[in-house]
Amino acid sequence: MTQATFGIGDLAREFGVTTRAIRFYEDQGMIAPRREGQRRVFQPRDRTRLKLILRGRRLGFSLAEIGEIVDLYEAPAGEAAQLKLLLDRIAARRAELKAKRRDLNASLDDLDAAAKNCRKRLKEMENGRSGKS
Amino acid sequence: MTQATFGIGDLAREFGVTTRAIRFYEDQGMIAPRREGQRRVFQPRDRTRLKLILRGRRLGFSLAEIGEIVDLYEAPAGEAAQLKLLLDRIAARRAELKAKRRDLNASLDDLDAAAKNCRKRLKEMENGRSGKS
DNA sequence: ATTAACGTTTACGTTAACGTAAAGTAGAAA
DNA sequence: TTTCTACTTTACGTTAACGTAAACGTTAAT
Repeated sequence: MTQATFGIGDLAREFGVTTRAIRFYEDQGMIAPRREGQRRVFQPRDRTRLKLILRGRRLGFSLAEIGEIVDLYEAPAGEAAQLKLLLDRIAARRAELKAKRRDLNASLDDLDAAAKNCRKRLKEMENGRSGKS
Repeated sequence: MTQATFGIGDLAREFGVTTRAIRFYEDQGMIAPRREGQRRVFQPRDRTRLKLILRGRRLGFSLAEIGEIVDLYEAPAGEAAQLKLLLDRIAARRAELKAKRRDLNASLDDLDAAAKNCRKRLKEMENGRSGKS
């Protein structure tokens, strides 16, 4: 069952981060859980934002960048001009991500080549040859 | 013409980093340019390593990780056991990179969905409708 | 009643990856 | 000869993203 609310410890356990990190993200204005008395109460929406934040981290974005990116995901309630501006920002981020994907694919290709070379040399050794081509 | 050697300033300009950063990478043992007197002299091989380092940075790896990864690219001169171990490490890094690519694709999909939603609302506004579905 | 489990705020500490002087060297140009 | 220009080392400063510790407040179990 998908719960309706979460404590800070629940989310910390689920995502493998410390409560300190989560509080820090709140400090930075990246999430804004409700309160029951003093305690933070996280809605599914907050959980989703946290998930997006951590995904951004894994991709090497700074928290500042992540804040901007995550805001792009949320439904806009603005004028046409605002929406157009939002579309532009989305396009810009998409371009960034695609560039990053090119870097990633290049790295994968390089590792692939290294592995092939490695296997080639292994075969050469099995066949008793010694040189390198 | 592809040059045979480079000064630290050449590389800094070409890759858009400071000389400080390049020296720092040397301090960390990630590159080892030759010297002419005191001055660093970079071979094409060093240049390539630097390029790989910066690509790793753009992908959000720490310098420590990048050092390990870049070493995987270089031709091994070891025993069969060493080569097998190397292959394992390459496979592990490849898995990491693929996971990162999944994150990246997910982000791209999310942005795509946001853009579509945005365009839909824009069309609705053009047609004078007001609600949200 | 007290211990445990979970949460809170406040505040100082830490690490990575450089930035930023300061002070000196070495060769080329004016 | 002085003055650039490009480089060098040494060393302290900075920022982001938390870690860690202290002191305290609920709620539930023993």
